[in-house]
Formats: sequence, structure tokens, C-alpha cells
Amino acid sequence: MAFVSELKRTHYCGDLGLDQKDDTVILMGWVNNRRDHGGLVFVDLRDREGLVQIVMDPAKSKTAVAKKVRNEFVIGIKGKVIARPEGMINDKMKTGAIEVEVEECEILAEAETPPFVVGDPNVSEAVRLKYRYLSLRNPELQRCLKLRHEVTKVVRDALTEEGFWEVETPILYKSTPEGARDYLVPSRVNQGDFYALPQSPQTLKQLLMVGGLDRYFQIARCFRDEDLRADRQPEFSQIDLEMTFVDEDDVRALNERLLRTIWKKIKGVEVGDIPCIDYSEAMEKYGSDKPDLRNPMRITEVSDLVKGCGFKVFDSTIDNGGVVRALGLPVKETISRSQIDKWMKVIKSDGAGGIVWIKKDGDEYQSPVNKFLSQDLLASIYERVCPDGYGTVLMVSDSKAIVSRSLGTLRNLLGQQFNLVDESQDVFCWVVNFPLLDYDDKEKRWVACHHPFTMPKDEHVEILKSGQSTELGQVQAKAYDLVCNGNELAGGSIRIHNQKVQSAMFKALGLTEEQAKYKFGYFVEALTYGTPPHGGIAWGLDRLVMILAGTDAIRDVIAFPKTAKAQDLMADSPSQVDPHQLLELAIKPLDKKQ
RNA sequence: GGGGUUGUAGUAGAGUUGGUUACAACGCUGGCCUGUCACGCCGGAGGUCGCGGGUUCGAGUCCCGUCAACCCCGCCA
Repeated sequence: MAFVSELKRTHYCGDLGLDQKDDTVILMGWVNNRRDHGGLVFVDLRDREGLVQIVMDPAKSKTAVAKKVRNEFVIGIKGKVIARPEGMINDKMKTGAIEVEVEECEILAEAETPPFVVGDPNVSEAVRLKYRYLSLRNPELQRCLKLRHEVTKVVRDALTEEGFWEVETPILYKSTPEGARDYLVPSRVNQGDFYALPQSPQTLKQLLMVGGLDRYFQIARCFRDEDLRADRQPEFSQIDLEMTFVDEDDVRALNERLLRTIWKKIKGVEVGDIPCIDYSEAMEKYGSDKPDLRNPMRITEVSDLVKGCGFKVFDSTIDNGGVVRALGLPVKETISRSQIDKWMKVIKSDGAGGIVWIKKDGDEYQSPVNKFLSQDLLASIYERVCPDGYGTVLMVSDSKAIVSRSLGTLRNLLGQQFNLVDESQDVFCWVVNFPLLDYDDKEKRWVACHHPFTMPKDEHVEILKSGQSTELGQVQAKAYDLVCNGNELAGGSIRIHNQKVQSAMFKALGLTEEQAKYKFGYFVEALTYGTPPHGGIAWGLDRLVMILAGTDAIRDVIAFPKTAKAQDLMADSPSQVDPHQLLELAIKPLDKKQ
């Protein structure tokens, strides 16, 4: 008999159980392991759904190939499911209550000895990436990809239910110089001109709203030619959505419903109310615009207490508009000087000068600034920062931005180091009331915090239109980020639908009218033909799946990921192309030796 | 662009103050075995110590450079 052509698979290996007892089944799969006992050969047969033990008698002609079979061979078998007798049941195996007594076995494909044992967790990533197709046979990786499929399915169903249409937007599009570096694609038909791969479908989805589609979503591939991280790939996916006639609370409410559906269907967890936190509060209390609320530590203001204390660093910082803030490390153990020095090194890269600590020893407060700060003052700082009466106070003084950033870094570090974070649950919040613009000291100009199509708060529109550079920093945006466990899960905004406001925005960003017209002319023109108020959001699909899968590497949730140098080790890409291809594109080959 | 970690059979590791022929495991391979499931037992093969240079009588080991993977900073509107 010929498997595949005549005998069709009846079951997945991993699905078999006592329900199929005494049934004859046909299975196809990979040899996960072979145990040859001479007169009896056991094989663990693997497919997408799991493993099952099959037993073959090599003395019989129809199962003689059992002697030839090796790891990763693909075989087809026909056999009878039998309940394993008492004492031979394998509790460690999902299908351990049964085995398949093989009547007939055919090798469908032989396999070279693989470079590593499938499922071996100790293989270096470089090797696993080169043989990605073998890595994909690992059930753990398959679990992540299955989860990803389930998430997108839930999202598609839920958004369809809410009246959204999935619309595809172009991959070959236009370069957008604001923002990340573009991947460029040369055009043969238009020599010398380039498409760009979209960093996000931002303008396109807004144009769909101008086009009257009302509610759009897309599982959108995005491309950014920037350096990679553990959670960043050059191409990644967004759950991108946009809706008309909505304000901030409408978009948030819809996305909370979506979030609840995802967590309910994927994890079986009911997500409660999601608090909104002001951007300014997030920066003050957590030192981050994506605070991990599972971490119990809060940053405490102590500027008012230390004002005029006589310690020069504090006094001059406060006189110059800076602040002194503190973290209370809520652990009873004594923190060593060298330990604090290590933390100091870490936050120096955030621009902080150092850490001033206070320890409590009986009734006495110890601190490197004992000379300047009285015991009474140390006590009142300590009581505010460590209200439970134990722990270590860690103070930083500098500008608001540097204090926030460095104490935010420290808060995350200490949370990890002292196991203060309860990782058994996911904790969400919205961060709202972002500033619209941020001053870039290097470029000496205002840049958009979110993106240049973000609507200012109603009461701040006039400030933007006035273009007073000194006041632009006060303008707040109708923007919102959805944060989960310290990760930005989604970010969005209400968009500018008025051409005059959009022009004012471009002007604030330092774009001349000609530049704005060249870069976004078609878009600004579209705004003049009756653009409905609209807004939306984009979820980082890869990060969402990472959180749900409980992994911290984005490569685990992508079938064919790239290395930190943006290369594909399996296909060896990017790579040189045929000179003829370059010639057609009018591109001069680069002499790499130069 | 900068910083850090790692690099020794196919795989992941050990390798002492620099000193004979670089170890044991898993995998591979030949043989034996009808109840294993990390099968077992007996035997075998397998090495440009990432690459290049230097110091030395002598380098896996020390020094310099370089490459790659990973992590972080910059960057990611």
C-alpha cells in the first residue's frame, strides 16, 4: 500500500487517547526518537499536535523498515491503538495511556542527521536561525505561532463584530522622512525613483477615513530600517485600526473591549477596569511613560523637604528649577555601599550624577550627607519615602527629566533584582494627556511626540496655531498609550482633520510650506475635501503575542526572524544581486573593498 | 556609532601557573537485546580550539586586531 496516495491520515499523533482504543489509525509524522530493542522497535512519532509511541516488529516484512528508520525521517504508519497495560503507562506523555501497534510502515522521506536534536533547548541561536525550519519543529515554537494565529483570529472576529472592515494598504508606497529610516525599493519603470516600505499605514488609514470607510482595521506589516533589540525586528506587525466620528474615550472604550476579548479568549482571564494615568503623573511617580504597575515602588517628591538644607548639590539643583525625588526600596536587608555604587553606574547613563541614600539603624539615620542634613530632616524624608518604617531611601537630584528617567530605570532594576514584581498577573493602564511636541536639543526644533497628525487638545489648538515657540511645550495631545506590565501594547490618537491645524502642526515642526507640500501634499489636500473627525490606534502584534506567550524574545513569535544585524541566517539575506538587476535599476554597484 | 557577554568535535560544555596524543556527555555509527519511553550493554568514527597577527623554546590558555551571535545605550515620528 502507498501512504499519502492511497492511505489517508486519520488522526494527528498528539490527539490519540483511550477514545481511539482498538481503532485502526493511519498516522504520518517525524521520528522524534527511536528505541531499538532488537526484536521490538519503539518510535516516538511527532506531528504538529504532539507525540505518540508506536511499536514495530522488525521481523515482519511490512514493518521491516523499523531497522532503517532514523531521527527526523518522515514515515507513514497504519496500526491499531491499544491501551497500554498497567505499569507501562507513561504519565509524562499526553498520549501515554496508549500506543499504536504498527501493521504497516513506509518511509516517506529519509533525513540527513540533523545539526541539532529537535527541541534541544541548549542550541545557540545562530545555529537555530540557520536551520530555522528544524527549529520550527520544536513544539514550543509551534505553540507561539499557534498562539499568534489565535490572537489574530480573535482580533479579526472581534473587530468584524464591531463593524470594522479589513482593508489592505500598499507595501510599495512613499518615503516619509519624518520618523524612522525607510526601507527603499528602486523602480525599474521609473529609474532613479524609489518607493518606500511603510513604517506604518498611518496616512493611508486616515485617507480611508476621508474615503468614507468609517471603520477600518488591518493586520499590517510595517518596516523600519533601525537597529534591532530583543523586542524589535525590522519588519513587524501592527493591529492597525481607525474609526470616524469618535473622540479619545470612544477609541479607548473600543480597545478595552478588544483587550478583554483577547485576554478572555486566549488566557481565560477577566480583565477589570483599566485606569487612565496622566503622562505627567506617570513620569513623576513611575519615571516612565509606560509604567509597570505590578512594581509596588513609587517615586516620591522630597524637594519641599530638602529645600534650603545646606547641601550644595540639592540647593543649587532646586534653585535652578530641578527637583529632588526618591525611591524607597522596601526590603529589610541592609544594602551595601558597593551595591549602591553599581546602581549609580547604571543610572549615570541616564545623566544622573549620583545617589544619596538614607538607611535607618535603630533610631539613627545614616546617610553620606549627614553633615548637611539634620537627623530630624533625615527622619522626615525617611518617613515620607519609607512609610512602613523599613527599607532604604535612594535620592536623585537633577532636572525633572533626568530624575524621572534615572529613578524610572532604578525602579525597574530594583523591582527585578528584589523580586518585587508579581508576574502572575497582567496589569494594564492607559497613559493619557501626552504633550503634543517635544523639543529636540540636538536638532534645535520641535518634534512630534506621537506623530505629526495628532490632534491637540481642543483648548490648546489656538496655541499651536499661534506658533509661539515658547508655548508649544504646553500643548497637550489627544493621544493615548495602552500599557501592559511596562510594555507599550498600543498607541494611538485622535487625528487632525482640519487642514489649517495640520498646516500649523507642520509649521511648528519646522517644515516650510514647500517641504510640507512635497512630503505630505496629497495628504494635506485630502483634508480640504470634507474630512470627518477620526482617530485610531495601532497595537504591536508581536509584543502582544510575546506577553501572551510569556516569552521575552520577539524571535520566538515570528516564523522567520532576523538577527540583531537584520540578517536572515537561513536564506543569507540581504545579499548581493546580479549586476544586470542593478543595471536595469540604474544603480551603481558598491565596491565593498573601498 | 558606542558598551557588555559569548565563541573548544554535529550539539552544548570542561580544560589548573602557558608544557606529551585537547577531555567526558548528547548526537552519529557497527554489533547485541521483545517492554522501552533520557532504554541498556560492547565497540568505532568525529577537532583549522571563530578568523588573522603577536609574545614565547612552546599558546585552547597571555596580548592586539577582526568576525559572528546575543544583550544594552544611541536610534525606533
